[in-house]
Amino acid sequence: MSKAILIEMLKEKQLKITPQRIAIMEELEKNGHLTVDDIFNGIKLRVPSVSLATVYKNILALQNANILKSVKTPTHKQKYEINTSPHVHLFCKICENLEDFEININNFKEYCKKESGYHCIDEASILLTGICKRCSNTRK
Amino acid sequence: MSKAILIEMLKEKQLKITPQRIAIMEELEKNGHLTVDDIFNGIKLRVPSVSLATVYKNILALQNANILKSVKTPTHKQKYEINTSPHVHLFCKICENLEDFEININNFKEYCKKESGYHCIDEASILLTGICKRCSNTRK
DNA sequence: CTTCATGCAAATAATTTGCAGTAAG
DNA sequence: CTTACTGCAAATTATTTGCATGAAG
Repeated sequence: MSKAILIEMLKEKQLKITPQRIAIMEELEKNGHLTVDDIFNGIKLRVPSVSLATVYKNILALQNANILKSVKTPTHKQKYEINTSPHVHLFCKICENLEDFEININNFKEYCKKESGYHCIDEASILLTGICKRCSNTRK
Repeated sequence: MSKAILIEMLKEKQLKITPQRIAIMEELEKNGHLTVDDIFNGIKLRVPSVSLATVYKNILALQNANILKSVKTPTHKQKYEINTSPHVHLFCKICENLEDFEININNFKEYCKKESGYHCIDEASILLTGICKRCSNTRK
């Protein structure tokens, strides 16, 4: 995603274009899943004045604007990602790395909606825990 | 589940049988999904001396023993449940209530494992967000 | 210029830890 | 008796808030 597109996304939601916001979005685009501290440390180089409070406030604002999503992992640190194509999360319980696996889950959501009687289902957050390929090789 | 079974579960994992642990497990059995504070307040009646720290410590121990599971919801409060049959979670974004929907997800896990190249997948944590039947009726 | 965002410091939550005393096996 | 658990208080970590200043539109 180019910087111009990031700016467009902010404009569309009537959010002001600030270097801090651009930096947060770029940081999340470069690296897939980051904690608040990852983001804070990552952007300090480009925006040295940035404060942790601003990162928190913007993460909130960008989530409300549907630009970011939070990812809940078994560790206690909350992670964030920039919205992309549908996917589920794979979490390795050995190395604690989190990766995306792109997959269309519309059928699954549809099925759950029909069977459960829920009125509508917008979001699906799916986290699968196991052992990644690299860790399973290392252990042999 | 009878008290005897709960005791069995603890014994199996070589955990000591204490009134605090029994109370936590019973509390979670009675009510589906509880926060740490829910549990703490719920069991204070039966075990008045109990401290919040003990609840935290036991939740940790019981999770390690695979007796409890944590459920991550979009709200900031962490919830816990006692292990039962396979299910996914439905979260209503209006009333913020969390409910279970029992469904076998082995096929889904198997499919993800095969397609993603992950070595193994043990756990699946699935949370679907939408609007429950009651809230959708209320709004009409 | 008007409104919203930033950065600081202080406040609040949420969770963890250390340790002396106590109960379970 | 020995080991693990409890409860207290203090420490740590994570997140939020208030407010004066500064930047964006």
